[in-house]
Amino acid sequence: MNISEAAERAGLPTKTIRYYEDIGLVEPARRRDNGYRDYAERDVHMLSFLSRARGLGLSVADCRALVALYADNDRKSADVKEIALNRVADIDAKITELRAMRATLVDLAENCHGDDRPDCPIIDDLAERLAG
Amino acid sequence: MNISEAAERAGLPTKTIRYYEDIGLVEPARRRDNGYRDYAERDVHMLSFLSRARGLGLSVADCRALVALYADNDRKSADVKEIALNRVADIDAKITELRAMRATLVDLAENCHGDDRPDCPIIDDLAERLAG
DNA sequence: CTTAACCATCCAGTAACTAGAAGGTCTATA
DNA sequence: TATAGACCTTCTAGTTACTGGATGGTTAAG
Repeated sequence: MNISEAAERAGLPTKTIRYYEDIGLVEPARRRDNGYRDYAERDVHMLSFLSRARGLGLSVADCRALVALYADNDRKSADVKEIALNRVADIDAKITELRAMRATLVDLAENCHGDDRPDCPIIDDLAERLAG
Repeated sequence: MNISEAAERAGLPTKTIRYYEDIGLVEPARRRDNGYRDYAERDVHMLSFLSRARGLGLSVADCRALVALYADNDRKSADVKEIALNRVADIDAKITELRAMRATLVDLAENCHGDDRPDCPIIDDLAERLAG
């Protein structure tokens, strides 16, 4: 099948598939006589795997490791689990950070009357927190 | 004062300060006879303002708007508030997304025994969710 | 006088694509 | 057979917000 069908079935843009090939995340696709890439079910399967892994926020580096583990029949499930749990830890850290930002922004916004007047505690706070 | 002192007081790397000048986020600094940038309190104040705004996750584009509003004595506080609240909405969306990812990863990891055996539901799920 | 710590500019690289240009190929229809 | 349109190819460059490094000038201390 052509790249666009593979793309649709894997849930990835064609550009992304070519990019994954470029960076060696997937094997170069077979080519037809006309130079077009030709995909089989197996390829779509791998691309779907990557699509889903990326959708879970795993980095391309993580995906590279997962692809290797996927292909390795002697893999240790612990290695796979570690990648997942590391990502959970990253997410927890990110959520904590975002919550702190959110709280500050909400606090600032709540004290801003938000009308036509220039007086604004958001500006004041950003400007004076270090100066004050 | 030299750029490194300004940097330390604003809480930004010198590279970042030069970068902000490059992209026009701050006015080009005054130069001394030797070509060195020379910063005054006012400049440090503005850089601190930016440091704090960026620390709250506001984009450089947002910062650009804030700098303009900061300088505008006729600003409407509503415009400032809108930037803050838009960012809150972004954060909420991001947190929701991260929570969903986290739940899926934790669910997968919980079902993985994580030992020396290759059998791994994380790999299986990523591989078969679309195929199965 | 030398050495170390500054400063300057410029180029390249990061993550992971994405947009667009220039051009070849295939398919359907008039 | 011509042609339109939807494919496909490669290539370059842009995105975000810096960051690292090379190269070379300047300054302050000992």
